[in-house]
Amino acid sequence: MGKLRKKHNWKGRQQSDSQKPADEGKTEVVVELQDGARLKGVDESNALVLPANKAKKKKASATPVSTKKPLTKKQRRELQKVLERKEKKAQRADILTKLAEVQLPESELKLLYTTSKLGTGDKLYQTKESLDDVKEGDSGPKISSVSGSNRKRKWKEEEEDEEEEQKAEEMKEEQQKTERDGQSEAKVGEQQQIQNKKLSQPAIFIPVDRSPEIQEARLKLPVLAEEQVIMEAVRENPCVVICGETGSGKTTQVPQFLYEAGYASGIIGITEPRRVAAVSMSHRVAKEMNLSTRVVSYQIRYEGNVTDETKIKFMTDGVLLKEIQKDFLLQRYSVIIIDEAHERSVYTDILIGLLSRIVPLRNKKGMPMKLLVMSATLRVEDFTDNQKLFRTPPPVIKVDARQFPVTIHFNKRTPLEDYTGEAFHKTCKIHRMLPPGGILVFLTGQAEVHSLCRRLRKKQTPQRRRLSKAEIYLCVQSLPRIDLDNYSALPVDEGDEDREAGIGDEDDEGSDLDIGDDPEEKADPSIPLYVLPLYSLLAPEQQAKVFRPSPPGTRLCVVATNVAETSLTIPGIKYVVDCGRVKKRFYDRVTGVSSFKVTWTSQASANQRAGRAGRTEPGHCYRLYSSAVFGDFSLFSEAEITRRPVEDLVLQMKDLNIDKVVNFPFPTPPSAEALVAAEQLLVSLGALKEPPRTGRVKEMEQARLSCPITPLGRAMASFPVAPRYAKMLALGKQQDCLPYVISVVAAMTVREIFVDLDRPAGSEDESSKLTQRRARLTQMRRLWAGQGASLLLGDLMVMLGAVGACEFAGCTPKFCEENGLRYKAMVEIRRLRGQLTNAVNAVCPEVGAFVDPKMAPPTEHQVVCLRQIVLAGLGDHLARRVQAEDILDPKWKNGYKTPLMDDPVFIHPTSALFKTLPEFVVYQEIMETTKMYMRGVSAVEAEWVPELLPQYCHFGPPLESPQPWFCSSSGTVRCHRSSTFFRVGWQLPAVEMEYPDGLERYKLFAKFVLEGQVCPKLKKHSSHLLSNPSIMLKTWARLQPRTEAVLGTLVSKRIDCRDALLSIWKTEDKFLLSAYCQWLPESMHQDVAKSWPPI
DNA sequence: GAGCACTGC
Repeated sequence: MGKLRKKHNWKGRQQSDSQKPADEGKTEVVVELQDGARLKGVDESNALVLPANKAKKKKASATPVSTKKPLTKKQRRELQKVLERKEKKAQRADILTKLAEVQLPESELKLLYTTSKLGTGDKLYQTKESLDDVKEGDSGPKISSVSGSNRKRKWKEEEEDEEEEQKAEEMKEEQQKTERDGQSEAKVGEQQQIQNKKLSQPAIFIPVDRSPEIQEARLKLPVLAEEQVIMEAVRENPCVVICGETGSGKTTQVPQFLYEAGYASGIIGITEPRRVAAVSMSHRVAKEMNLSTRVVSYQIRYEGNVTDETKIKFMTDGVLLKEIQKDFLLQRYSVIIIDEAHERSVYTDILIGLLSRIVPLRNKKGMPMKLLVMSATLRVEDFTDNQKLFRTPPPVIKVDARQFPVTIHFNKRTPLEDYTGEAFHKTCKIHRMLPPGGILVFLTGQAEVHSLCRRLRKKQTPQRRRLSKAEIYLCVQSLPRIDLDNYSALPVDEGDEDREAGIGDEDDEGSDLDIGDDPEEKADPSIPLYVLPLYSLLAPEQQAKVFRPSPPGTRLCVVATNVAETSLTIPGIKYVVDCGRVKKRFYDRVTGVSSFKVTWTSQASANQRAGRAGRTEPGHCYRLYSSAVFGDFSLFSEAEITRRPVEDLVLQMKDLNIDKVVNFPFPTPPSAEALVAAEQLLVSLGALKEPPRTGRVKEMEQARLSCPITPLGRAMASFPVAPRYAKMLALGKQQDCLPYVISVVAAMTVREIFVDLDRPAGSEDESSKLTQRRARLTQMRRLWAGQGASLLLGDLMVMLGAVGACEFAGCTPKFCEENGLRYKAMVEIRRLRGQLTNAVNAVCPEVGAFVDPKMAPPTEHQVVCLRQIVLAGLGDHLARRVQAEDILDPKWKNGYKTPLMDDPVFIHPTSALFKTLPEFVVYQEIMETTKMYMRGVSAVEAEWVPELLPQYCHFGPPLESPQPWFCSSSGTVRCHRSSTFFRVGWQLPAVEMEYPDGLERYKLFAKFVLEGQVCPKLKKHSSHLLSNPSIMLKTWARLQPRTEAVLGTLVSKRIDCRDALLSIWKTEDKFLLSAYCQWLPESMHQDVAKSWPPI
């Protein structure tokens, strides 16, 4: 087999039309239309799977930075001048301070402080000795310069780091081949020396012209007090960790410190986990520094305002990761700051891992770069005590936060069931008894939020003391512009109800609530409570309400999910009610099934929630659980990377030539199973090369976890979507399907494109409205799904129809509102379509894809093609309907079987295919609620499975009937084979395919050559043949020397298809002649020889 | 016959 495989590759290289690499053969997908018209294989018709036409990586600039050379006399003189200038400036500053009307720039103030140190050494800042977090040995008064023994020590350390850097080199090996050369080693030492010299230069100050107001506001920020310490640590260490709770001002100030200290020789890049943060921070910093947004800019997925002048760049973490794909060394950056690292988002984690290698690599190359990791919590051991990540632990600098004190009140008892009821009572009590101030309630989901909102609002219709109509009228009149739907007036006697309900220990809780900060300020229970829901999927205009001042004379009460914990900050909150739970998504690592479960939060998260009460004044947090329960919470939430599938991350890393993902320095590594599963999926999708199936067990296991990327994989990695969808994009060119594939992929990627109309209504009026909208949406879904052929594309057709219709109508909020679509989702889809279209064009310009707002619905053929493309991407998500006769247990009725699960899965009642129940379907995901439901279902035809997913099929031997035949268009031997689907053994229909590799194929090919089917010129001799060519296939064929002669000749050069034969005749024009002549009478030999080769 | 937290490319 080994030999034959080699031959196969050789053949691949010879294919005439190909620039494509040999392994492309594995990814070949032959798409057949229903009418039997055969589409070309992907690798022929679809240039998308060709090696990406990415721009070649730019070589590292040969003259990286000026700091590379040792200081010349001239430089020294200049330096001296700078120092003199500074001294003068400082003196001037001294005078200026006395002038009250002139505000000193911050930078000069610092100069003033440090003047006495000028000329005494390289340090402009004092080391803060008391700081125990700073790395031992780096503190203390002795380090007046990083010279002498100190420097040597550092030097040594860096040499020790060599090994680490070696690993980084490995990562980059292929990319770097051109950049590395023999001289580098010799230069390393020199460069390090230079680097150290650079460190001993006096600090540079770039003046910033801030307005006095901003200056004043800045001075109040705790982080400003630590500027010295931070900048000193940055100067002396390649990586620094800064810990500071929200409110310390680190996000806005640290970039400014760096800018002022002259680190903006390249760009100072700051990553944020959310788009809004990146945009708003960039604006704020630009304003504070009095610089244009051309200098302080941002870049997020679909937009940015970065220019050539940009010096400070805020971006989302994913953006930086994509940039690393383009330039591994991030040469345009001088500093990278990873903000909110404690959130442990997957991209943040990967960035830290990558940067831990990039930073030493940059320093080694004489292009120094700094890394700052900023975290709100002190849980930084994953970064600092991780030997794999940083050999020498980076120093940790603690920054105080300017937070107002928040008093925590624990419940005596912990309600295990009805925590929303408990939240209701607590909120009522706060409103009744405590001074003014907004209330923020944390619950777990939309349904809970709405239910509590309804309950709180309902209180506006007092039950004991009914307000007269006149009173209500007066109330409304005196408080104009209050939406009656959104507030409730709590009656004074509400507390009685509480007692009646028997919730909580009154005495105990009473003491909780007694803590009024200001005895002057009394609660006024007669004022209405202005109740607002808040969750991520809520329409933006509804969300915006929480940021506007609540109507005068009301108390704001926001009932929120976790969005309010990190993403959104609500002004004016004084009281927080925390139910102590979160709803989290869980993935079953074996089956891939998702589910949502409500669990306890972590201590860190609960503290973060509490902190929301102390933004503007001292606050209170009421925890609806006991302190003992809190004590049992985990300290921190787990890093996201350990809780989700990682195929997308693995593909990205393979694209960075990190083949051995297991060795990657993750702050917290994903589980081994998750990595194996990711690698397997990517191999099945053709994104990674298949690992060898033979060899030593240990080696095979290693190979399974270090499969290199394929050209298809590179193209897929350039599409910013999940690998399964990226595969669909890569196949999208066929039958002009690309615009549809792009739209479907965009729709599948954006979550929740339909509005949730299933929530219970609050009022009669709302209820009838909801019923109406539900009916309308159901009708539209049916319309979008279409009939007949298009219906079989199922839920994906509904998505495609919705996107098409919405775009056709101009993607207006009105259209979305009327048709049950989430406007925000549709806008995201629109932008994603644009981005994906560009990405596809970048890989394969000749397709010339564009976004057509008036996209016509796909034709029947196109729908079939789409279904096949979807199958190719979702091959591991195939399910088969349980046949009526197989239903032994009634729970299997209408159920589907999947390869990985024993239990049945079902088509969701809202699916377009709920009533169709096709035999085979693919699904986007399985979500477990009351049952296991498939989401995003599309029907597939059984015969497509072996053709499009051969990697998942076990093929039987070629069928005897119909007999194998020679296909004159492809020049290969073909046959029919039946197969079964992996693991589950589903019998699949026999399909036509190339005859499997092996001796039998040579025999058949020989037979077809003799018959004149391969070379028509030989046909005329067929009647003179001394034996019937069919004896090639007989078991006794070896007895005939002439069969052996032909077979042996073909096998010796691995010739079993026409292309191979034509190719060898180019170099050996007498190939096969003598063997062939053995089949003919001698009289003809001369004649045959004359016209040989017979082409 | 129905119950989905939150993000990023």
